[in-house]
Amino acid sequence: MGIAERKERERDLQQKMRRKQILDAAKRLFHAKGFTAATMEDIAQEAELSPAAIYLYFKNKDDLYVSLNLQLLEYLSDRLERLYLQEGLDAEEKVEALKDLFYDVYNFDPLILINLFHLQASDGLRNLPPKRLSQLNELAGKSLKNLAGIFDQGKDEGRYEDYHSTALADIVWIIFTGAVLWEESKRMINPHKDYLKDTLDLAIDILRRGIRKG
Amino acid sequence: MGIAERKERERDLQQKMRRKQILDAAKRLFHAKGFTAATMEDIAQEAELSPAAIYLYFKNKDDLYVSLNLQLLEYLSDRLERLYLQEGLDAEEKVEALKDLFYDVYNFDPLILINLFHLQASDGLRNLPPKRLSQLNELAGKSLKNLAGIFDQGKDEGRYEDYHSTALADIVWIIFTGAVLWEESKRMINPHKDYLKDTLDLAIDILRRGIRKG
DNA sequence: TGACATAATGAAGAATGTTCACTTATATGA
DNA sequence: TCATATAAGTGAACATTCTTCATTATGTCA
Repeated sequence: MGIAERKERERDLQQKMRRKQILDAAKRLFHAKGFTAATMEDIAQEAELSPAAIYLYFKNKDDLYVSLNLQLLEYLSDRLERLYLQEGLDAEEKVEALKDLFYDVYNFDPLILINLFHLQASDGLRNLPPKRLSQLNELAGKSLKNLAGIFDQGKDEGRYEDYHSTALADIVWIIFTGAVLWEESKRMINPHKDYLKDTLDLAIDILRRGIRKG
Repeated sequence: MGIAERKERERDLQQKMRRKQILDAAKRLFHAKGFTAATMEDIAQEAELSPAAIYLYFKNKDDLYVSLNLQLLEYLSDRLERLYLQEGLDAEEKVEALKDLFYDVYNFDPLILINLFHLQASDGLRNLPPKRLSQLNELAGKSLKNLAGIFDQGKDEGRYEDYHSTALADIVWIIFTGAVLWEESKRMINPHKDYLKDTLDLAIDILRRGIRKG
């Protein structure tokens, strides 16, 4: 059985690599052309495969697109968890750290991030395999839980008013997503300016002042 | 020439009505099925026309879609302007009134509003006739200017800290758009809950506390 | 080597946005 | 009233592109 297992491991690895190869190609193409303009043909060519082969690894174009976004959401979720669990920082410092965290995540992959937020309200979610949807929900849920945890810490430390921490987490998420989208939108008119860092910083400062005790 | 002019007026009116008829049909269909699932065929049938006829009044599907959104943005823009200009209200009361204003606008047409925000950074903007793009920019710009005016009033009244009012207007816009999108996203999991009003109210309260002097 | 499983493909299918030559309806003017 | 010009509207065809499926190549094991 050792041999059969090894075979299976090797096969799995092979499949994972092919999957990644397709994801990388898709990433490049979506970046270059946007979701609709990038055809499955394009992506297949970039991945040096036939279009049909992609369907062996992804259910459809939406699935491919969301799978890309999941990679990024995972990165964000990890960063948030590490921040939440970090020893030796008070809540005030953790909220301060959110500024850089969000900006880092944005820079990690701005276009995919924009796509991810787009997805929040697009029809694209309807054609997804259930597995993807639950992955998406799980990661978003984990992110919000960690955000809420930071505010709970602040309440425990007696720094913040007694707002519902889940609601506060929602508001932070809303600010982040809204800011990225709005920034992108403004960039269509003025391509070179980058207000995102400033806007995010200001919004978080105001939020912090707004929930502080006294 | 009086006759020629009357003829032209009548012709223009006729065209406007047909346009509206198509827009109304499109609205119903986009509501029922979403942007991609609602076909031009569907819309044409609902409007009791052939698909080709739609192209006499709109450049393409994106144009039709954005034209719908413009109607709503106009409504929002008007409401904001009236609030800004309203006599006898201090800035604090005007900010308070924003809560209901946004919620009203949302209820005026939730799905189209979602589409509008969705549009902010989508590929859909690239296929538009330039006229539509400038209409979009003009209305968004006017809305933001009125928002900023409210914060300026607050500064003049000595209530608010000296934050850049344009930046504050951006943040309010961000909160509104982000909240609507996030709400919609959550509704895919829990279709019956409606947290939007609560979330918006809380966000605006916190914002107001955060910029208040002292 | 030959049978079998797996991976991949080319070509066809299906859906749909868009265009265009043509028809119908309407208005104009002698 | 009738011929004609203009505008509005249509049906059919086009073009693109996602997706599927029968078939072929590739590698594996007995």
